[in-house]
Amino acid sequence: MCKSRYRSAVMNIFTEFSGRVQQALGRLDLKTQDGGAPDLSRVTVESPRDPAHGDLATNAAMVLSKQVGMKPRDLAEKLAELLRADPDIQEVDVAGPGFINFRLAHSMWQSVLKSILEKGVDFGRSTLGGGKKTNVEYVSANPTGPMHVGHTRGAVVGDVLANLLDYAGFDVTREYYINDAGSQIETLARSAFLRYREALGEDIGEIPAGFYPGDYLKPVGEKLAAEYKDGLKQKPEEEWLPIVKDLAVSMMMDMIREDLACLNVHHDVFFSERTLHSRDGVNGSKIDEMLDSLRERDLVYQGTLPPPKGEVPEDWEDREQTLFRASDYGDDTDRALKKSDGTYTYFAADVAYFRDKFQRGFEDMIYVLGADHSGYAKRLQAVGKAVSDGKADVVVRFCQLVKLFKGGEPFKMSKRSGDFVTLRDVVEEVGRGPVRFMMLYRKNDAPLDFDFQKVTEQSKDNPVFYVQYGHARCCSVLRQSKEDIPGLQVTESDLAGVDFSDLTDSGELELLAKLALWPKIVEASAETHEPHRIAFYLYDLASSLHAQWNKGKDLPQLRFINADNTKLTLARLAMVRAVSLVIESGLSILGVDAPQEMR
RNA sequence: GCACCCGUAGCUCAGCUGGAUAGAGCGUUGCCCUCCGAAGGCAAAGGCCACAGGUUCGAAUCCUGUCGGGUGCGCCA
Repeated sequence: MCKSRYRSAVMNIFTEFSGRVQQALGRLDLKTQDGGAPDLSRVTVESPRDPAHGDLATNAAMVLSKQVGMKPRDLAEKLAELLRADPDIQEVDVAGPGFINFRLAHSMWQSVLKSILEKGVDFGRSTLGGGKKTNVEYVSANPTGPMHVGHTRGAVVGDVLANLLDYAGFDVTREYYINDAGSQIETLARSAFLRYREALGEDIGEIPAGFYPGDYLKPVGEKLAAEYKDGLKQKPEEEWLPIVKDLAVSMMMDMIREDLACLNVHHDVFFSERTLHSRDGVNGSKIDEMLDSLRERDLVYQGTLPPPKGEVPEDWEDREQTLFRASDYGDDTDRALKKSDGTYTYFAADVAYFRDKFQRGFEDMIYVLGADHSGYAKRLQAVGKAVSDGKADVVVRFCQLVKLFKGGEPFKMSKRSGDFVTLRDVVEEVGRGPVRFMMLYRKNDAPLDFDFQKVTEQSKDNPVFYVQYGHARCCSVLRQSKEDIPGLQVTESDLAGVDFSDLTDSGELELLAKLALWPKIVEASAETHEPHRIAFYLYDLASSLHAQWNKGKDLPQLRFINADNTKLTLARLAMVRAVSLVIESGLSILGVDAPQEMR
């Protein structure tokens, strides 16, 4: 066991120094006008955009000045004085309207580096979530056919959000809601029945309108034919329908699961809508139960809804329905739980489903939906508040459309129904890494252009390649180092014990600062539910790495490997290894491979 | 008509949840790259952050309104 060169391995310099600022503020013993303690919640410690302002900056003096009745700069000076006493802080300045800028001792950055090498891909893992039970529902495509491109974005965003929350310390369950109860499933079953007759040798001709025409139902028909021969044909529809429905749904779900596996997307729970409807003859269904419980709390009534303003639908007529008081919980209007014919709406099942999740102990329910469901957010939030009595949070994230391109030209999908670009087509053409990365290389609520050609290019224009290459380059440098300096020990634990004091080039310090940012990026992305930030950060980190590499082209003394200076080389290799670890952990959240070499 | 999302460089988009002089890639322009550790490097130009008010020490960011774009709008799922 080698002696630790640095006092402590600091993991998150922002929380670390935010704590120290708070401590210093405590020692100043500030009082508000009425003698209370000031509110410190708006005090932040961040890295200034302009590196000339130092490594970290706090707005404490500006935020607190009014509360405690002092001029910002005076307060800043007092605080600065205390911070100057901190041995880990090299230099403190008061600047502008009252910013306190400070430069950290080199040893702090080096301590971060050591921490990365010791913790590996767990550097950046956070306890932010505190083990909070969190349910992420995503994809939830109807089981009526294979997944198409339109589904990929939601699938990736949901999956990565789940990975991210897990990494940030939440207890995450990934869930898929199977819409297997509605009339479209009957359509699916009838379409499969046609294929069944076809499989028995009957000429069914063109698939009529109103049925699903895709070939993917042929195997369902064939399996029915193999199992039942012509036995189903003799029966009336009400007898064969349930049988065909069950088989069709289960085969569709198998197909969807395979599609998702291609994308490296996996769920923990597949929740069937039908289980919410089913009654066992003794007890009511889950939806019945839900309705009873809402009734007890007077959240349900019989009534009619006003028609939408503006253009009134032609066939509008007032009908009495069973309504949920969604508008009491922030929705624009109340929502129907039962149709005028007394059967349940889709929404009723949704409420029961939420209630089920809540009863299973989830406190955060996250829904990843397509933008065409944007009108759904408010009612889901209303459901959340009402059913959980304010104890659970509902977060809804929307994914905008993906436009396909090929070499800059819009890629037209055939309008002929049944003939669409499937998720699998895309993954097979470009690989799942690029697909996943590109789906995140945009804010999820902004439309996204996806160019088949570009994502397979091995050039700087292609962010996937750029980041992966960053990782491969690190690996390549480490491999090379062993050739150039025989006997060099470059495992993480070797490198963690190295003397980092030679890392003083501006590019190197920038790289260290960027590495130190990683835990903060993780927490911010998790808190805001914005997984794209991870992708952008990785691009940025890779960019700094490549820049530093390029500096070595002109200035050989800046190269990572200097065969005549082992001490310097080891320090740089430690940095390079740290970069590769952070890229690796970032890419693993994205579900993208971090290759050892590019081919 | 109402609700939600969006409006940032010529184009496609970031912008650390209110911070200091507004960022990247592509494209444009100019220079460098006869070989290293693998698929280029450097630099420049380019902006009233849609518009108008407000909140405060401070606004691209928060609030209100206007304009413009997208999506959705009792019984479908």
